[in-house]
Formats: sequence, structure tokens, C-alpha cells
Amino acid sequence: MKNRITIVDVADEAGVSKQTVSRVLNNRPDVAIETRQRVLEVIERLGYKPSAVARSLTRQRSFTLGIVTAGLKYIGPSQTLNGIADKAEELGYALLLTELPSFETKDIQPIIDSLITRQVDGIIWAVQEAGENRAWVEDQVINLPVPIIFLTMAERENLTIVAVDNFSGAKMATQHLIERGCRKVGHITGPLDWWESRQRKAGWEAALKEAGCKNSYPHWAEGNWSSRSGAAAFETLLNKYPDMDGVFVANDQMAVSVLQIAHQRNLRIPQDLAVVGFDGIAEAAYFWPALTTVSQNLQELGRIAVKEIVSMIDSRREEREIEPISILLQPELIVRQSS
Amino acid sequence: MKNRITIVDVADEAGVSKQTVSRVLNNRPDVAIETRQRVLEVIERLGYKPSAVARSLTRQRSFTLGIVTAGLKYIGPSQTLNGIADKAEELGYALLLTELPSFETKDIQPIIDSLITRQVDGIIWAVQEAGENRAWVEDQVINLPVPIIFLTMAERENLTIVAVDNFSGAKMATQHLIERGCRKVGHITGPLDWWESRQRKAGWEAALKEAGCKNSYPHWAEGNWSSRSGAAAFETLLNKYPDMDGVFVANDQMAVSVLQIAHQRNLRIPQDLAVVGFDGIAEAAYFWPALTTVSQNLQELGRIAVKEIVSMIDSRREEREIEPISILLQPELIVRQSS
DNA sequence: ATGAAAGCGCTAACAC
DNA sequence: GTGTTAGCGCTTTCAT
Repeated sequence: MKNRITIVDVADEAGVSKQTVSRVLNNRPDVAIETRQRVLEVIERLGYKPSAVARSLTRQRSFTLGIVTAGLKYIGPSQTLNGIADKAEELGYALLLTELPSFETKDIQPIIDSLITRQVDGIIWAVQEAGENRAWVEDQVINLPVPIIFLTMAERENLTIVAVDNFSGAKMATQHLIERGCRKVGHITGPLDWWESRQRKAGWEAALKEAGCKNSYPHWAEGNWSSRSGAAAFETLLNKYPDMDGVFVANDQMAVSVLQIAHQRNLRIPQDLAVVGFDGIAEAAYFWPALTTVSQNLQELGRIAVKEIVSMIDSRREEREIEPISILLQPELIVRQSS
Repeated sequence: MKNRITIVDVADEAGVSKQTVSRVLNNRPDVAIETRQRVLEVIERLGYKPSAVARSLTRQRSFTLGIVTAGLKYIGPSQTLNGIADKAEELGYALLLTELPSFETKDIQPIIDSLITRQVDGIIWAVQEAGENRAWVEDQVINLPVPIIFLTMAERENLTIVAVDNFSGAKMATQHLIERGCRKVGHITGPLDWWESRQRKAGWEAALKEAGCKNSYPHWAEGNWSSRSGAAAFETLLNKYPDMDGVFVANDQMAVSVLQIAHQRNLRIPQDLAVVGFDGIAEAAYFWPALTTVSQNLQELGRIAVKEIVSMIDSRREEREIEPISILLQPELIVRQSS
């Protein structure tokens, strides 16, 4: 470690100044072809690797993206991260990852500081909007020294956002149930302090309304995304809505519990009760019966986020600030036996 | 950005030299109490944050861990990452994350270089051993300038490894089936070029052998971890082993397909066929019927990895190299209705 | 207890 | 084309 090879070692060995080596490293045109050859040969022979840290310091940029996430143990966030990692690698950016201890973490200042301090060129806030976890945005974002992009949150002025169109996905799901002949479509929501849950619930309501469903009081119950909560919510819902003939469940994890309980109660699916989930997890096709679901492409979400943040970084460097935009990805309905 | 506040700004404002500010930052004892107060006040007032990059450069350490992973879109790797993130945060380390394009990525030199170049203090190789993806280890690890720890791979001399005891977990699962009265226990394996798959298969075989199971040719079929492959493998296995009365499936994703197909064929579970999975995913309790499974605590795996690598980093700094060790975590059998 | 000088490894600005 | 001189923002000697 003492003998870490530096640009000076290469310069000495090649008999040039370190400036020339630097030029070679950065592919500058103004180096004699044979000098370049010699330097490259020495670099190769010595196994020299330029220090990214020193570079970050002088260039004031690191080719590193700060990623803030939460709930990695769930499948959604890690799918998104997968897409982010993929695109970042492609565009030559490294990833500095921070996971919030909870979705509702309030104290984000130290997180931001830690990223800024490490010279990230941009930040992707990949935490779903829930409760008050966006309260900081108004004050803080303004004076951030680097661009930031938000995933999965409601549109807000002056912010760049990428999200899935949950409203439209939920509406599709519900319309599908109605087309299948369901007249009484219940809904199991996610936690209602989550933006996504509210959007999905609104989509379900909108579809019922448009279809002019007679039942003047549609019924729903609230879960918290977990299978366990889905089971409880479904029991509740069945009690208040015994003649329900279809149910739109806000995620696949909760939907799997619905299937289990339906079996326990000898409800036939889809004859007695049609079920549609949301997310499109890979296992859904192998539930019993195979689950109809609204599939969202979270990897694509992550990829787009990287693409956007990089273009924000580039344009800020060129002093032409880019207009904030909101991008909405369309989910897709996958029909299977459960409906 | 021009006016990023530096240590010099603080020094000037406080009327001291930057060394004194540096001392305050690093909690050195040799600063007059009132000078310290004054400096701290200025730091606060100016909102100064020391540059982690500049620090990394001079101290030759970054308090950053390089994490290499693969298959983030699957639940296992992200659970592990969750544990890593949790413990790293606790110990004050940031995470530089790289995801390999595939489990079998051969060309790891650029990955390692990229991490070293960014001054990571240590590396956690969180990619499961599969195929030839450990071939590089022999040559490369020796001359790495930083400590490295491997997750989920076979023991190897001179390497520090943390893994789950797959053999023992599989054996437990199989013994459980035998105790339940199964005489003909089949197995659906993961891809057999994976170390974990081979270990689980070996555990299953060992249990059958110990139980003195009459059937001289136990039967198995190979899957690739996905639900889809599990379905195909189960069909194959049923054909060659029609009187099978129990099946140990190498992961829960494939087990869910086994349940589906069993229902399609009107096999009663567990009466006609008892099923045990592996992994302990949260949804398993809500399959139909609820799935017995071997639960592995991957978050704990991640946490331990961080703890170990940090202690390797610390001891290397103190010039006392630590002995490589292998740590095996015991999984846990969770019995439910499917057996 | 505090400051001056040197240096971490590199790039930018300006010579020549 | 290539070298020299300054930094980037911090820590580390070594003085005082």
C-alpha cells in the first residue's frame, strides 16, 4: 500500500511530466502519438490505476450518483434499484447507496449532507411518498448544490419526478372485473397514508363510478402491504360486504392471502369471487389459481430515473438548466385464472 | 457552488488557522476550550460540512465499503443488502454498490479496480458462488490492497466467508418429512452449478441415507430457482416418481409452483404429498396451504459481513492481520400446513 | 495550544 | 507537443 502507483511514478518511468500522463489518461488530442504509446505502455506495465478520489477533488465531480432508498427487504424497492444499477453502469456512474431506517424517516439532513460531502453529482430519491416524508422537500431542495430526482410521488411544481400511473392501473383492473361481470367489486387498499395507495383507491372508485355501479356505497378495507395485513383486511371486508363478487387488491402480497382465505372459506375463484392484484411479481402466475395482476415495470422506472438525472447533471454543467418534468409510466394488466 | 464553504472560510471567520479548525473537526484534545467553542459556532453558522473526498485523499481511507452483488431483482440478494445497509449505517460506513450484470460475470477486474480507485476501505463480495464465478479468487485476492469478505460460498483456505448452513437446513427439512411419515421424499434442486443447490441436495441425500430409506434410488429434478422452472421440474419429478409422498423444494419460489400443480392434479397436501420449501419468504405463510419452509436470515448474514469486514479493516490498520475465518449461520425450520 | 509548511493524487491554466 | 505552476480541501509533521 505504501507503494501505491501514482501518476508521478508513471511520469518518471516514461520520462515525461505528469501533465502529459494526465493528458493521455483523459484522451486529450495534443499528445504526440509516440509519446502516448510509451505512456500507455508504462501504465499497462506498472498496472497504474488513476485515483478516482483525487480526480473528484480537482474536477469537482465524481461520476457518482447518490441513491436513497427504503424498505430494501421488499421486492419493489430492490427491483427499482436493479434498474438503477443497470443504467448507471451503462452510463459510467458509480452508486453511493443509503437506505433509510424507515419509510417515514424525517431527519434527512444528515443523509443529504453525507452524499453532498462525498461529491455525488446527483441524487435519486427512490423512497415512496408516505405520510409526511416529503415535508422537507419544499425548504431543502432549493439550495441543494446538485440536481435531485424523485421516484413514486405526487406531482409537485419545480420537481422532476418519475412514477408509475397507479390511478390508471387500478382503474384498468377494476374495469376488467366489471367487464367480467362483477357487480360488487371491493378493494383492499395499501396503507392510506401512502400516495400509491390513495392513487390506486381513487382509480378503483373512478372505474366504479364510470360503470355506474348501482351499489351506492362501495366497500374497502385497509392493509399495510404485507400478506398478514391482507388476510386481516380481507376478513373485515368479507364481513361488511358478504355479497362481494370481485376484489381489487392493492398489491400481490396481500392478494395471495386473499386466495388462501377464499380457499379456507370454500369460495370458488373466480366463480364466486374474482381477484386482481397489483405489482406483477414473478410468482403471481403460480399462485392457486394464477393471479390476474397489474404489472408495473420498476426496473424501467429505475433506468429512466438514471437517464434523467444524468441529463440534468449534464445540462447544469453547461449552465443551461433543464425544465423540471413529471414522467408517468403506464402499467399493464395481465389476465390470469383468478379473474 | 463557487462558494462552497471550506475549512479555510471557517478558519478566516474564526480568526484561527485551518489546522485548528481541523483539530476541532477531529475532536483533538489540544484545542483551548474557548477556541473550540468559537470554531464550532462558526461551523454551525456557516453551515460548513467537511469534504469527505478531500479527507479520503489525505487520510488514505474513505469510510466506504464496496459492495458487489448480483440479481438484485430477486428477494435474496436484496435482503442481504438490507442487512448490510443497516449495519454499515450503524458503524459509520457509506456503501458503494455495484451490481454484476449476471451471476456468472467473469470479468471482475474492472469492478475491483473501480472500487479500489475510489478508495473503498474493504469489499463485501455478496454474489453467490455459481459456476466458475470464483475462478478469479485464487490469483486476485492475494494482491488486493484492501480486505475482502465473501458471502455464500464454499469454504476456502485463507478467505473469510460468511454463509448459511444449507446442508444442515436441507437435512432438517428432509428429516422433518420423514418424521411426518413420508417414505419417498423427492427433491427439486436449484441449478446444480450453484454451491447452495449442491449443499441443499447433499443435505437431502444425507437425511435419506441416515434414515435408512429403502428406496435405493432417490429421485430429484433440477430447477433454476424460478417459479416457472419449479413447475417444469415438478412435472418431471412426478413422472419419474409417481408414488412420491413428500418433496423438499430448494426454494420457496419453486415450491409455490409445486402447490399449484398439485392442486391441478388433485393431489391433497399434505395427505398425498407433503411439501417443504427453503428461504422463508414472508408470503410463504399465506400460500395454499401455508408452506413449511427452512428460513434463512439473510439480513443477519449481511450484518455479520459488515461487522467482520470492519474488524478486518481495523486490524489491518493496526498492522495485526486477522486470521481468516468461515462463519456458518444456522437456518430454522418453520412448520406449517403443507407438511 | 496554535501555526506554517508539505503533501495526498490529480487537473487546469498558462507558459514555452 | 510538453512542462511549470497552482490549486482542489483536507490532514500531518514539525515548529513555536
